[in-house]
Amino acid sequence: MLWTVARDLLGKLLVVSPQTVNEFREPSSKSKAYRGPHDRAAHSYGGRRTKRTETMYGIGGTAICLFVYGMYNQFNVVTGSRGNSARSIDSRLEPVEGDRLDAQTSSRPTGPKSHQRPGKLCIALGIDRKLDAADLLAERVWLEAQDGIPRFRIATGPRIGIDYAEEWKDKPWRFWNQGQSFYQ
DNA sequence: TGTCCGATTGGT
DNA sequence: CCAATCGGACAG
Repeated sequence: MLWTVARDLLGKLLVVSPQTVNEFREPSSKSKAYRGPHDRAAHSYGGRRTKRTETMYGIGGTAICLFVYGMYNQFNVVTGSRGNSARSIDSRLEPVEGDRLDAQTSSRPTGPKSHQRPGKLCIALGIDRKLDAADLLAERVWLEAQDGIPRFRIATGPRIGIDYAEEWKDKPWRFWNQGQSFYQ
């Protein structure tokens, strides 16, 4: 199921291994699920198929990198089978002890919260649209298993920032690791 | 071409 | 609560 994938993303390490000096490794503490064409909150609602959403219709295991709000990039993961898909997961990551994200977010003062959310995360990891449609089984960006998270540690709640989504607004498709996240 | 809006964020 | 900020979607 879609939300099973979202839940399983928790605790995974997102690794972006570009040709740059740093290799950032971040464990996911939060995820959200968007259910393809039916979900009013999904960009692919109604089967909308444009340049921007095209990647969502690809095969599961592909990255989607979207530009949102004129300011931020967002990293998502496609789930489901080709054509059928139109589904994605959005993840939030927390810094690991000793990481070097602060160096990337530069000018502003940075605390642990400043780069854990999707927009700042992409800045920190250097994720942009160039990674759109990247194969997560290849060598640019991938997910690695870590220690599992006990099921009782995983909380769920409604997704945020989608007030327009009508009855889909209340679906409990946001997941987070209670032992790890700053936000609930 | 013009207008409207957003899967965000940080500051009032 | 609200502004920042601009590409994408869509109407015309």
